Amino acid sequence: MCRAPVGKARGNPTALRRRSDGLEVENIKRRGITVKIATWNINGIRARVDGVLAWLRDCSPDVACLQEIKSDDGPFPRQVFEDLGYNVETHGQKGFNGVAILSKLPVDEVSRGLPGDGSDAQARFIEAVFSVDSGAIRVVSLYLPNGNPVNSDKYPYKLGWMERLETYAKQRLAAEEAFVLAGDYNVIPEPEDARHPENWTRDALFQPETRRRYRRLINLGLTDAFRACTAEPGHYSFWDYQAGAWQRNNGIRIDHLLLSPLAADRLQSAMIDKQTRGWDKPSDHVPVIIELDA
DNA sequence: ATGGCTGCAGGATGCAGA
Repeated sequence: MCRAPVGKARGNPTALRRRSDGLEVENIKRRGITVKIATWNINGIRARVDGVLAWLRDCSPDVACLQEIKSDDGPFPRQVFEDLGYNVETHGQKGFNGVAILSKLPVDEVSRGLPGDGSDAQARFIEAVFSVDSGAIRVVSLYLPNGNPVNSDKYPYKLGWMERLETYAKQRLAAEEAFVLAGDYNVIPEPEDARHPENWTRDALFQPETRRRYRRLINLGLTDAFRACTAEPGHYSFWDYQAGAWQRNNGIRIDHLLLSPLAADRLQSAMIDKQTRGWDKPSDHVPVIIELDA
């Protein structure tokens, strides 16, 4: 996995081009047959539609997993994305939550809702299956509950949701599928995933029990794509709107793409597209993007 | 700082987010 050269060159095409001709040719050949998969919590599709369109034109992901569309399926502006060449699958909810998958690839299958609780009305999970050269790949767009405050019923809801996600992952692993669980996990996995971890110790995103359940998911055999490519601390995917968090780089890494072994074998690169946080009217999250061998 | 912004619903402010 992550065959890009170590160090600064990782995930940096410019650096790759400086290397020997042989490797350059090899990389160009590889880059021609990759599938680019991104996840982005956009914090409201109506407030972000122009920004998302600009980002899609620039980044051109094959599959874009969106969270917090804060829109029902009907009002979701699907036409503007179809005009860019994307298939649009939503699992919407009025006012808050809501997830979507945009794809240039044809959608072979789609299903909505995390299995395991028929009474759960919150729209936080959608999955789609695509055909690529090497076979099928399943992509999930998930929005794991925030869970704050910890002493409310929101925290047990979060833990229950993580339990259901673990059950789902076990079943998919047993089927030996290539799959990607992409989304806003609302989990800070390790202290190095926060600029000020000490400020998060009482928060649902960094509770020992939250981290333990996230590790249990990883320990099933899933790979955190970004961490597989970048060991160094200080890379974040969320900066609060308040208190100048972006200007102070007071961020946390809570948006993740977890890969099944068959998907991890094909991992070429992973990066965080933090420039979008500096835009006018930004989302408080930024896209995380991976490339897999197709 | 007792969340200091932001988005959304609805038509004023309350809720939710992280």
